[in-house]
Amino acid sequence: MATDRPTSASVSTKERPNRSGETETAILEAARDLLAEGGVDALSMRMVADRVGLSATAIYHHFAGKQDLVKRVVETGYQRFEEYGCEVMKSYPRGSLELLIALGEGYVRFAFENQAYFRVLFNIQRDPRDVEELPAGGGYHVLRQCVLEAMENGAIRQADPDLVAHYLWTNVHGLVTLILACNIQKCDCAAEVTLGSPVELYRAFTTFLTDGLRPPPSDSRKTQ
Amino acid sequence: MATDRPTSASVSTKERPNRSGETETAILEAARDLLAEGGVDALSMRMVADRVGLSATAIYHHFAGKQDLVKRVVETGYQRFEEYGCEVMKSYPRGSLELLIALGEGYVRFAFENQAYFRVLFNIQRDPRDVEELPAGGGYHVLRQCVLEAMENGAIRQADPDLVAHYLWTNVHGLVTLILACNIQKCDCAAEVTLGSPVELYRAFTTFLTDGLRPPPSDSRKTQ
DNA sequence: GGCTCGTAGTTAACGCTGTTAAGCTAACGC
DNA sequence: GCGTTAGCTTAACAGCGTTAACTACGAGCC
Repeated sequence: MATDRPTSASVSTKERPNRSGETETAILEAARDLLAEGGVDALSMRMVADRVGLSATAIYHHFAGKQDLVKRVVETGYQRFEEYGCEVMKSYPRGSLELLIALGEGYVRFAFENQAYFRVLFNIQRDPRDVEELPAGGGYHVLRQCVLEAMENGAIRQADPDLVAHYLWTNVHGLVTLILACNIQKCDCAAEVTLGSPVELYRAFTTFLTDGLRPPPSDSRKTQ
Repeated sequence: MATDRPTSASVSTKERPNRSGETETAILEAARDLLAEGGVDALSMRMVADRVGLSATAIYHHFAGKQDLVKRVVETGYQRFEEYGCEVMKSYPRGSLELLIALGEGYVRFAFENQAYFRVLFNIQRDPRDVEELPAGGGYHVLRQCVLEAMENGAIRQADPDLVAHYLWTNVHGLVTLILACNIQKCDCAAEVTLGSPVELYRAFTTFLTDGLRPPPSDSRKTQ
């Protein structure tokens, strides 16, 4: 079985059969693939080991346990997430409301293009002890900065920037988790209407986000 | 072991040692407790069986499997959720914006008072095949009806009622899942500010919900 | 009464899981 | 050359969901 390992082969040269770093990344990649294929339940130590060509226990020489392995995989996924956000920021003027909206759309888009990562990243079943080591770290600060600039620019109302940032975050996060959880855009509970793709749904929300639910002044009905 | 069963005791009377319904509810109650205590991972067939005083395999005479058992437990939890919503509806005038806000607050409150149920109810890892049998069924229709009435009453802007209902839903759902997932109201990523309890956070959001993020006319800065 | 049938439970077992312990081998430092 | 360590192995443990085969018992029927 060990002879199946691609990197060990029959190299009798000076180089070690497999430098630690190589095995580690091989494990991470196998774990990432399994995670993307079938979620965190599909990721078992033995399956990962099989793909890499090692015994399951070998993984414990590189990672503290399954939880640690998953965390490490997710960290790389989160980097992708941050890159995604940075990409969006290049396309819209700083301090604009449009940028805030676009960041939200990027969040939704990322979540659905990387569902497996997202599910694990924000796994609602997460161990409470991990709380402090969690996602959104860099991402949140970027969002908050954009909110601050938009506020200074007069693009959004004056308020606690953290409050606004959280508000924006909960909006997109709710959309994503709800769709992931029960496919709201096409289940019967969501009425007969088809509400379109997640991103389309988000776009349809933006009016409410920017102008609220209260009727505009022109909407001259009885004002309750 | 079987002699430990509270209901079997040494009743030699005509009545069966344990009517099917009794055992079933006993199993459901034990499962519910385990779920509430430690989430879905803490609920194992053997643990449930232990609590009821049966062997694990006995459960399979009453439920198709673990998934079925969990689903049945969650259904009862969801009933509680609906009752919660109905309670809120009694306290606010129909067709009012306040009722919509209050329904949201009820959602948040319920989620945190019944975290275990909520986590399972909206478990992001759910089997996709269960989609159609899922939550929010009655709850969504109630929400939609309230939105419709508020719209007719001129309390909120004219729009697709499903869109508005979903918007309101994603808002509260995002708040709940985000806090459950990474405790946003007190993690460092959420800046140094403490944003208060979930319900307080929701209340702080309501201005954005009703009036949007755009600055009010009085906010006379450069309007970008 | 005896027979059959269905219900509610049992034990044993299968294959899977994460994880630990003990041992082996090859390379490195001295 | 020797001791140490990294990297891996196999064996094993305890737990999991689930299945199969079996037992005990009450109800209905001839």
